[in-house]
Amino acid sequence: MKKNVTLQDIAEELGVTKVTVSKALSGKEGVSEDLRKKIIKTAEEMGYMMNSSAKALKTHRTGNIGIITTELFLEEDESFYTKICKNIYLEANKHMLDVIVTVLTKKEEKSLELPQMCKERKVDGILLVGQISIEYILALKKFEIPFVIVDFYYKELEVDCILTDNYFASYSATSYLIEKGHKEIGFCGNIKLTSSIQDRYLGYIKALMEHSISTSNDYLILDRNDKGEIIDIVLPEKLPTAYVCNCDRAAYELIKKLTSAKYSVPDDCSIIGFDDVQHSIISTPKITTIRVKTEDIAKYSISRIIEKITKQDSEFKRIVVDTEIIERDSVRKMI
Amino acid sequence: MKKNVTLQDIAEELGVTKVTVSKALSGKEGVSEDLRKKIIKTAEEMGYMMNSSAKALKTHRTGNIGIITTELFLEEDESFYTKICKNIYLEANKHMLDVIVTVLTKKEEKSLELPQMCKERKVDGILLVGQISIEYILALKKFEIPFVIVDFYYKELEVDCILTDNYFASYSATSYLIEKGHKEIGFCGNIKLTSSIQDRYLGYIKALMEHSISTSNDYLILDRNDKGEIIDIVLPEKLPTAYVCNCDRAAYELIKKLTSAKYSVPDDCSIIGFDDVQHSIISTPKITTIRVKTEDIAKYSISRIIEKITKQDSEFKRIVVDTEIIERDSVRKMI
DNA sequence: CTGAAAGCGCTTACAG
DNA sequence: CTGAAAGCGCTTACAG
Repeated sequence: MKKNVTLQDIAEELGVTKVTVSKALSGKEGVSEDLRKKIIKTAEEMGYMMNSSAKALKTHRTGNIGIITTELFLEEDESFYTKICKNIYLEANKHMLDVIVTVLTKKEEKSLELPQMCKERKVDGILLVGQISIEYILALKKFEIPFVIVDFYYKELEVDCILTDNYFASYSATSYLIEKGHKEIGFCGNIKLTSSIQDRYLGYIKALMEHSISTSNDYLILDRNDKGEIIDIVLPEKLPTAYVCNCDRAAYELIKKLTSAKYSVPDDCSIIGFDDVQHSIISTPKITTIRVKTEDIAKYSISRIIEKITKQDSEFKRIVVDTEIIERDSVRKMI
Repeated sequence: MKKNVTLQDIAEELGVTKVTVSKALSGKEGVSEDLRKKIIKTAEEMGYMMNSSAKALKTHRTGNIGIITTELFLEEDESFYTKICKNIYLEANKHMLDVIVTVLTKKEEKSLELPQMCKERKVDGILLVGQISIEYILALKKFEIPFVIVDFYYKELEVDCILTDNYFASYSATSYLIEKGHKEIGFCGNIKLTSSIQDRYLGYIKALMEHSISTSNDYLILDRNDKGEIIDIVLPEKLPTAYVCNCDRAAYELIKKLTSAKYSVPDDCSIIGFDDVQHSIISTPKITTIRVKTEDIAKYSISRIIEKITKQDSEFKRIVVDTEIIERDSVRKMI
């Protein structure tokens, strides 16, 4: 395979001009179909590869989009964000876009140092995946590059975001338990920790309210302390028949705790998790959980950033993504 | 911030020429220190951002490297490959390189369709992370783009690769158990499955041989069948005092099995895992395991690909990366 | 339908 | 130490 074949080379080979070759190869009009076919064939034979730098220089479009995420998200909640990123790569490719990913160190996030890919105009737009400080977002905003934030938001900021519907998902999960005949339902999670957990808690409350089910404070148990550190779960005196957990990890630990206290899951107590992460499959029994549609997150993220890039659309949008219940073995039907 | 500030703009502002500005900003010699400082300052004030496409067009270097991986690796063994990729991003950034990642669908892998980033010369070199078919590698080889394969190899291929020292790691793990006083040591894993598992098995055998410890076939147990599907582990009549497992997942399942058979880990049986993946932390007791130094994999991958890009180094190298034992709670010292 | 001209924003010799 | 010239490989009007 010869190296560095250019449009010019193909043109000379065929006795036409590079303008025609360019049109033919990029699918533009202004070339007869016969010529186009011949050009495409020759290009292939000569092993032509287009030089996207040259194209970018001329068109002011790199055909790349950037992902910015932080170390944290590739560690802790890893599988969730890994799934989102994977789906973003796939989705981007469908649109003939490539994606450059940068993981921000804590230091970079603190110093508001923008990644090289921004400063060198290597991307047309940016996806911020997972919570990043508001100051950083402000810094990026000044940069006048289109961007969309994924899986978080700041209400004081007018930026495009793609969100999970935590509130509705948790409401659905709780309703699902109620449909299964549960009337005493607890919640496991520390609502002081994040806005997502609050939303999940309030969705749970809504479902209870709707069915006039009262809740007791005993039924609210903690999986982590106010610093976010994992703690030993303390079971209440009287167990409810089911728990909605703020995440699969909490569900996993709760099941462990119940099991070691000689309770059986789901016979004595049903458990529903959140996130559909490894923990839910590894656990015995396997955990019924809420799956966030990461493919949809990816799809909306990409389509929104494309809109912003192409239309310079200045109004901002908040897109909410659906969830679904994955039924496994940790919930039982009450008689 | 004004958009599209170019070298020319800075030059005009300062009454010099863009050549001088270029030299000043790229740290080349041929500019007085005074002028350089003034240029850098003005560039900053004007909000200059270099256009890397223009640079790439001229220099034939994009400053990007590509990662090719498959859907599989972002799912199954997810945390391991996620860690490798994360460290690659970080390491690349240290060298002022950006990374474009592409995940290959099964279809693309089958059809030997090279990713867009290759065909459009968006990257200077490529890292193949996780096993990909030999045909695909051959296709890539024809392309004459520098590449390095990470965490696998084919002995029939002369390509650069970065490998885990499975053999030595498993040898160390087994020796560690022997030092702790264990004399009856089993292995959990299906050696028909992959070359890595074979290496791990043989490292285990070497340690036994070295200490003249005989092994019985009863002590070799399976976590998966020959198709790679997870199966119910069958414990031998007489339990050894310790098991070396081919991966953390196997260790996790084995502990579960032992626990439910009323054995205590590590009191009745010690367990050592492999990979230092979520399972090893989630398990009770936490699993002592072998950690592959993913930072080193990243470091060597990047430095090797840079060598290949810059020197057009045609000889190929096989680099082996160290491992370390992470001591947790699943191994006990024999008296 | 086809082509001649200009230009995107840099860097690289080379000349002064 | 500084600058004039050429060129990387495309695409975009515009002219024929």
